[in-house]
Amino acid sequence: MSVTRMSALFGRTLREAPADADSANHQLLLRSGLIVQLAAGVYSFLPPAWRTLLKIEQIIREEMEAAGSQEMRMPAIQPRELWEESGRADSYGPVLFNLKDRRDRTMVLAPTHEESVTDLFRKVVQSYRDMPQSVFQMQTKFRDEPRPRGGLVRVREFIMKDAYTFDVDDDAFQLNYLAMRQAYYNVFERCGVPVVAVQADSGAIGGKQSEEFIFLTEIGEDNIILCPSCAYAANQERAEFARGEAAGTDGALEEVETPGITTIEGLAEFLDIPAETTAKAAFFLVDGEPTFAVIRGDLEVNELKLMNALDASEIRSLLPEEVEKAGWVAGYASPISVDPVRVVADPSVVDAGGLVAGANREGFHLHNVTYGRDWTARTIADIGMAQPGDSCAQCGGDLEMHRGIELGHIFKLGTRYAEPMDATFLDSDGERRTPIMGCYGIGVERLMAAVVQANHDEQGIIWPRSVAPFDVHIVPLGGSGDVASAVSEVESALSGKGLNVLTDDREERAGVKFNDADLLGAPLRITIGARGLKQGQIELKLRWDAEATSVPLGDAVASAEDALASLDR
RNA sequence: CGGAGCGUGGCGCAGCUUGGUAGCGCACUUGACUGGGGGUCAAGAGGUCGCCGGUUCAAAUCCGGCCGCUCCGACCA
Repeated sequence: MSVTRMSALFGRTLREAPADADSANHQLLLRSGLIVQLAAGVYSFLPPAWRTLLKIEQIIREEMEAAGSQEMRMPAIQPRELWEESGRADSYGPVLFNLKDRRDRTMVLAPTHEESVTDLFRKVVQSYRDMPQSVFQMQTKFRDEPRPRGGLVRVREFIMKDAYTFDVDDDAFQLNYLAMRQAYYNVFERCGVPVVAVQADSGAIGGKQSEEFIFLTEIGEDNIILCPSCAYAANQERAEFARGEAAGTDGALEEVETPGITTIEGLAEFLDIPAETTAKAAFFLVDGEPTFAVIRGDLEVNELKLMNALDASEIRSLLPEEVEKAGWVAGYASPISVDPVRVVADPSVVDAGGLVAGANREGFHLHNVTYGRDWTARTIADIGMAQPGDSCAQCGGDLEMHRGIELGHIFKLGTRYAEPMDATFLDSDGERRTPIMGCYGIGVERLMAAVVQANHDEQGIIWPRSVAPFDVHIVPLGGSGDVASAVSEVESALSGKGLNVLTDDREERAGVKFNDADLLGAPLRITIGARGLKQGQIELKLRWDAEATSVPLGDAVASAEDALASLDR
């Protein structure tokens, strides 16, 4: 394919990583001279990095096409009205980069393209005969993230592969969805990154169900709940878990003095009872409404679940003065005598029998507080936060929690966009119907970061063959004419075989060249030195291997191809 | 947005407490020696000390404001 000379390569390696870099992949990407930061969450990609990104894109492209999707391109600049039409101008609000054109019209830089693809659909598709449809693009997205972090993991400008499907009904949709799902597994496999698909919250994209493709790594920013006994896997945002046996008591309400006891922990100790036999109250402002959430004392409220249970879009903790204004006594709050309209109860307190709860009066609690008899809630919903050690809702196994990076996310959108934007088609029975949509995203640079994170050692990157910027890194040693001609011969032969070659033609010492070769991480290193050449030998070393092997100069190309082929297994 | 920290040459850092010629390592340039895992010696180039204002005879250093970047949290496909 090509030969690149290190002396001419745009970019330089660094011995020390910039202090800003925390994770291994971020440090290595910076040290190897692949990326350079311009602003918070905004990076340049130098030639080798760009080559890897193109390779990743090509893998994605091939898998998307295999799944029956067609590549296309939509604009990054969009009129804000489009977002008002779908109702996301506000909900997506702060993340949108806004700008004005010369006529003072407000435009946005697109953070995602559900709106524009839905608009396209309604302009292009009229009939069920035109369905199903599946399209995708690789395109730069802009998101003014509240906090960019982790190098390429969370940035404000990035390439996303986003795909969209349109189907006549749920059954048809399922086919598209499963094809995409398989394509995602294929993409990550081919890029050398292990992933697990987990149930997820669909967040600002909306829709009914979604799955994230997670690369498990301690540097990840998502908490993933996994069951080692069965296949259950979910983002902690929505993970379910078993509540265990009801532990409550029977009996009449009975007040008990609990001076200064305002925490569940303190209460359990003071009364010498397990936290499982208490009820905890937590106060939130949900879409502007003060909300009283009740859950078993040993559990925590999952705010996202609570928000979803109320079909709301905003939630935060209630401020102390707001708690007081609502007439609730922090530390001693009781669901008794609270307007049930305000109350959301977790199943853990509904089925539990009598629990110890606040008396709604400073310094007192109540025994035997029983749902149904003493209080009720308008909404009963799973609002509990799954924690490691909880029991799996499917099989009872002990749940584990791991950190992970979300590399891809696939959504069942239903009619979330088509309906408000009035996108319809005429079905075979002459009825006008709304298409069932799906959308499917992959963060391309984030995937590159994951590739490095999953494939490196102390010395540097170890690129999987499939996405390596260079297949072969040639290290000439010694300045003799023999070395130069052997290098020239080998590099052009390899290049003629379709390989990308990087030759370190700099006047550096061997140690420098070897260290840079390890850092840059080409799968195969070929050392051509004056010493070996006297015996007609050159050396081959796979980046994964500790030792090099000598082969005759004449066998260089064949041996190199064999060595590289061995990586593909 | 709340909390913490940092901004001094390309990278990593010291100097700031106690104001007085801006330093060290790496990298870079030239030369010599060296030559298979970041070598040695010599001579160099390179800095509005983030920005603006104030105090002072004098500010990298003290004071005020602002900007930028990182981390934790909130938030977020």
